[in-house]
Amino acid sequence: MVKEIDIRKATGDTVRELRTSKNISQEKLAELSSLDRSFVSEIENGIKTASVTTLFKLCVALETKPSQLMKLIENHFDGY
Amino acid sequence: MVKEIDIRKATGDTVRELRTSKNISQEKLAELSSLDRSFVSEIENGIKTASVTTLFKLCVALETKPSQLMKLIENHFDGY
DNA sequence: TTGTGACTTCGAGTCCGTC
DNA sequence: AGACGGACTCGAAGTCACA
Repeated sequence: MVKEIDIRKATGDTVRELRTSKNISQEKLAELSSLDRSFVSEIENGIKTASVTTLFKLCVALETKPSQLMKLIENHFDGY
Repeated sequence: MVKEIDIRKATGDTVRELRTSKNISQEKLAELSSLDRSFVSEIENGIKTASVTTLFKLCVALETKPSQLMKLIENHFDGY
């Protein structure tokens, strides 16, 4: 069973870890990924679900590949 | 530059290849992934963008990991 | 710097069908 | 079996203000 909320949390945690490891603010991440700062905040807190396009945008800013990002998300996700 | 339409096409092509390689219909894939048949068709044809949750659902049916699916999508995507 | 609430728009996602 | 259309619902996507 795929749980919506767990996926959101896993995604948010992963993005936050990658962002803080690069020592940049949500605002900077938002700017680099062409997203709104509020939206980035909501993604990190597992409030909203990211689309594939959003993932790709975040990957540009986080300097990682979508597949690598997904791998990290899987590690945060109970079920993989 | 991240192009919306290219991501959709890459995602659609990848899903279609995985599905046909398993010899199942769109209807069967929709059933296994708890998605609507029409929606699966639109995903495969690059008309609509999938969310992370949708990706996870599709992966259950396609018996693959999200990270592996993303890797295949990257290969279909000009820019990676 | 970040979280949140209010708001709007548009597309994700569902359900019905026909060709 | 798959493409496609209409008509929906609801949440993603995006903006702004404030604590």
